[in-house]
Amino acid sequence: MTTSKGRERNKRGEGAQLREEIVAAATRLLDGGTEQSVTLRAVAREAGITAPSIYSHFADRESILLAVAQHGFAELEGLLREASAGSGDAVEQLRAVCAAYLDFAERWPGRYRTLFGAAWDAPKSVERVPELAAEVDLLGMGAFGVLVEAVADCAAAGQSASKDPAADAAALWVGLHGFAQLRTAASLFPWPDGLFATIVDRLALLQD
Amino acid sequence: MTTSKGRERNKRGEGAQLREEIVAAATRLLDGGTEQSVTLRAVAREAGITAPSIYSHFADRESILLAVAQHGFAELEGLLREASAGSGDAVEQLRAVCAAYLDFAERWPGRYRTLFGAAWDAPKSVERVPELAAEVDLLGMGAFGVLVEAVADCAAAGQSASKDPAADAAALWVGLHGFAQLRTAASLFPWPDGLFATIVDRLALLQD
DNA sequence: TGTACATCAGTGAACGCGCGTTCACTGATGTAC
DNA sequence: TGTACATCAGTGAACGCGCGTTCACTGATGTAC
Repeated sequence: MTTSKGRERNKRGEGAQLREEIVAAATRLLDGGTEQSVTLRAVAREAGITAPSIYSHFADRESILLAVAQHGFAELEGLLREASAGSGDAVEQLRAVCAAYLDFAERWPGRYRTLFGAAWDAPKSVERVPELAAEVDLLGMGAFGVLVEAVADCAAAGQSASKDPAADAAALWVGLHGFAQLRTAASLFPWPDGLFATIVDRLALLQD
Repeated sequence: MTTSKGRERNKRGEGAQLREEIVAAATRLLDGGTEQSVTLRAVAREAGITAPSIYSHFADRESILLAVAQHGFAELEGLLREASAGSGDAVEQLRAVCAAYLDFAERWPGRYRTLFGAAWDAPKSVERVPELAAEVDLLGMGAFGVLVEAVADCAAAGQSASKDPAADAAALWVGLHGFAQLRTAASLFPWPDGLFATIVDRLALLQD
């Protein structure tokens, strides 16, 4: 039997597949609009199911967004690790990681905002926020770790003056995030050439 | 005659006062929640009027937010100018400007997000976006100018190695924005001590 | 000076919409006997 | 091997809500004569 949109009903014992389809549908909506586009009903439409079906897999709308964030962080971390594994010396690898970060933010602005926006400490559903925030922060730590390693490698190779890679990676992360977001938000601002290199070089204490 | 909430109806010829009250009400809602809290009806409730009254002053909900952004930029610029006019040498003044920027973002996160969030290139009402974006970008330029001057003063005083204050101020702005936003979004992240000074010193090329 | 009238500053009711969530249900499918 | 039955993977209708927006209106106030 098929649904009105032709979706095949999962076989017995495979109902959990729908969970992944729901997350994928929510991600598509997020990428094609804003976080507000991701309503429970819109997700159901996008996934080709009816709205109540979602409740078998998620407690509420916010839980869907949390799952999207989990997937997003995993994907970002994968992209950063891939970039850091490329050829070149430590500086080139660090630059590749930073470029991959900005690339992710530019290609998927909706997802990026969900990962690093202030959604996880919004006033709504206050009592659940601590655990959500903790979980998302933990997820982000994986991706952040790639940045720390890249800075540490530069320092070990004598190409960075960093004496505290974790702290300098935090500064670099701040710069990357600011650039990723302001570049999108203030697209008419006369951004100077070479700003990306300026930010990375200075915050990671790269030496010429 | 008074409304149900006791608000005095404006006298003839003073109807324009309501415009400012609407903006103030929307700003309060923004500061007490998120941008989604600022619905047309909520603004009307907060201002003590009925929803249709708003249409005498604003074409739609988005126009209210634009007015809020205009006021917000003006206020931010005023705070930055105030900070830059304080006592101390050029570096101290630059640091005061940066601290005032972060202070604004921390104190009024809702307003800050509206100013520098991606709201102005949201897909909704696409044809109006260019003019909105242009106007908001122009508004932001005033505040940015304070930062450029502060960096230029440091360079003129020999306290910064900057050869292009506008470009370095842009880098600094990126760092400040990233810090302002990530500090709020990732409040559980183990932020290193002295990150503020690190970001300002490195991006503005301050010399010890 | 009085009064009719135009204008101003809003009100109040109503509309259609999409939302999150609930409830009872349905029909296919695997399983126990 | 056949069949009754429990379970699974959803559906479909309905709810109450707040939203943006429209429409016709009301009552106070200033102004022209």
